[in-house]
Amino acid sequence: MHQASLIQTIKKRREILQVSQETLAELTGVGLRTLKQLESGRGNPTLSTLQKIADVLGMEVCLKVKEIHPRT
Amino acid sequence: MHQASLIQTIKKRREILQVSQETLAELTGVGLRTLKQLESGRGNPTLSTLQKIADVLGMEVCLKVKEIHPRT
DNA sequence: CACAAATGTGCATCATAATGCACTTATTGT
DNA sequence: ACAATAAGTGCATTATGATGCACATTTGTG
Repeated sequence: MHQASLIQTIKKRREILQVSQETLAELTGVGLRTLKQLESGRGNPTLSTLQKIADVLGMEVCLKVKEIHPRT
Repeated sequence: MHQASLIQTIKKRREILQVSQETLAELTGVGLRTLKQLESGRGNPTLSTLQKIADVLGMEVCLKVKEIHPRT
């Protein structure tokens, strides 16, 4: 999962939950400016920031061993 | 997965692969000092740094919906 | 369209992540 | 024990993430 898709996942999830960036900012304690920046693609959040957001959205950051892509 | 355990996962994985911090630094392009800092617990890496490391270790950063902890 | 709510962006500031260097402190192997 | 390799730490610097404010742009709804 590359950076962009992680961010997309966050954004999609927020939209599904129908939470505005503003509300999410309040719930997570992450600055609104930071969220805006992130979702608009200009972001390289710290793990801490990412976790705060994921947490409130009912998700969690994890590491998994990469799948080997079987040919077809 | 909280911050500490993510870091632990990284460290464990590196050890299992028998790669030294120094080698990992070279392979990932992440500074040795940064890796040391991270693994010794003083870290709040950026997503980018985390991904570089995970990638080389054959892992990937992902987001997953939290499980509901069933009572018992 | 017109208005309102939600988003995106420029600018400036503060905090801190990333990094190198040198040195200390384990760990490991013989 | 000793040597060699790896890991941890203090200090200093640079790059950039986090943040607020004000304003522009987009989106959604009647």
